[in-house]
Amino acid sequence: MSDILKQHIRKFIKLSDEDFAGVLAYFVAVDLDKKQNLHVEGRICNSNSFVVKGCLRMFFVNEKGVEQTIQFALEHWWLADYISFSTRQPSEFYIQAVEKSNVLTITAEEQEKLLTTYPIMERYFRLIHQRAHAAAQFRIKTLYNFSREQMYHQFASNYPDFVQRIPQYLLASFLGFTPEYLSEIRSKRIS
Amino acid sequence: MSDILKQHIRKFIKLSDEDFAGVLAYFVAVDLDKKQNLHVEGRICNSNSFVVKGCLRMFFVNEKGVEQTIQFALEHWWLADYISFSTRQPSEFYIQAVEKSNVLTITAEEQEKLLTTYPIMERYFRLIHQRAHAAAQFRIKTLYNFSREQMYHQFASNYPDFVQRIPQYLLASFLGFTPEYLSEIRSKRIS
DNA sequence: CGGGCCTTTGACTGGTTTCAACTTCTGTGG
DNA sequence: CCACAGAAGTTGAAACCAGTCAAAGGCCCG
Repeated sequence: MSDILKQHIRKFIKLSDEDFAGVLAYFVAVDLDKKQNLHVEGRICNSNSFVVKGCLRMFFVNEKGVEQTIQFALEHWWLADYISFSTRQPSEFYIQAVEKSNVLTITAEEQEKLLTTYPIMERYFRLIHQRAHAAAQFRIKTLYNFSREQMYHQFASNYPDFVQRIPQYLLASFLGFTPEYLSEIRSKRIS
Repeated sequence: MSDILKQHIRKFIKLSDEDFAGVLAYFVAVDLDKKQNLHVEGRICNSNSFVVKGCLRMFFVNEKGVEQTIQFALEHWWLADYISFSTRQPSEFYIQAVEKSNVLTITAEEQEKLLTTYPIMERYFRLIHQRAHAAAQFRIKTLYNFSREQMYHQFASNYPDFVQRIPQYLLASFLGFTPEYLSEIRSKRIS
């Protein structure tokens, strides 16, 4: 299971098996059931998680009490509320397993120690954040560029498997509209 | 002028004056007039820019020919199309000066050399991207959480000076609605 | 002083939400 | 293996947020 992380790190930097074993020691493996929370609103988000298997989502609850999903994390993705993780302020987000999942987590403190001991890992995390930053820029662009209906069609054609994998109300929550409207969009195309 | 960058780097890592001089050698200073483009759509975004003075914006042109501003960068902020910068694909964005500005730019190649020579700078850029990633998460949250009108009021109360500093049509472009609608919102409150 | 860009105003339109009722699916215990 | 309850998905009507278009007014800068 930790091989997944090793392979991932090696896509970005060189790291010997020995060093990887050292790196891995800073992590904690966590198994999550479907709908189990890894992190809840109000707490400081003190750990950064790498998805080995399964799927997580990050969401917040708006004034009306509706859950708004702002991000999914599939296999090989890192997820945390980096606002809270960086600033040590209480988080406004939940992180929850969409399905049965295995993750490797590292606390902020352990990550600091890891980076002191293995400075090469600064490069790895720099590249991870740079990529995530790029993905966020792309995401923001699509939020500006498309109507809700277009977003659905775009997302469904880019990630057909993923659309099958998750329930519709989560997809609607991620795309930023109501389940009712998603239902309406879908019925248009089928005819 | 390069002192601004030195101070900024020192908020994140320790760096001697000597080393800073070495670091600075990888950068190119660029002066921009109001509305001058630093980067245009279709080109690979090959440089990463630190705003020393002034203000930049990144925008794209949608199907209707309307400019959509997705990001501003004020003093002390870094800006690039990191999708293009990371993947070496042609960019879909423009980067333009909102007002007369001074920036320090570094190309992707020079940044690689810089990081090889001064590995401590990996940490600096890791922290920059982590912070930017956090800011993007926050941004995405506000895009989901607020109506257009609420976004205006929130933004105006958080950044009253900045709202004065830029023309209204750019603010509307950033907030994701039309100048006409912004005008309508503003007239409500004045009464 | 003039021209062009920016902002305002108003009428009309449509995409999306809201609400409520109904149907279908899913999983859990008997 | 069935029954049933709760969760998820569908449908339709009414309301609303925000866009579009067109025209007029204000203001900056040459």
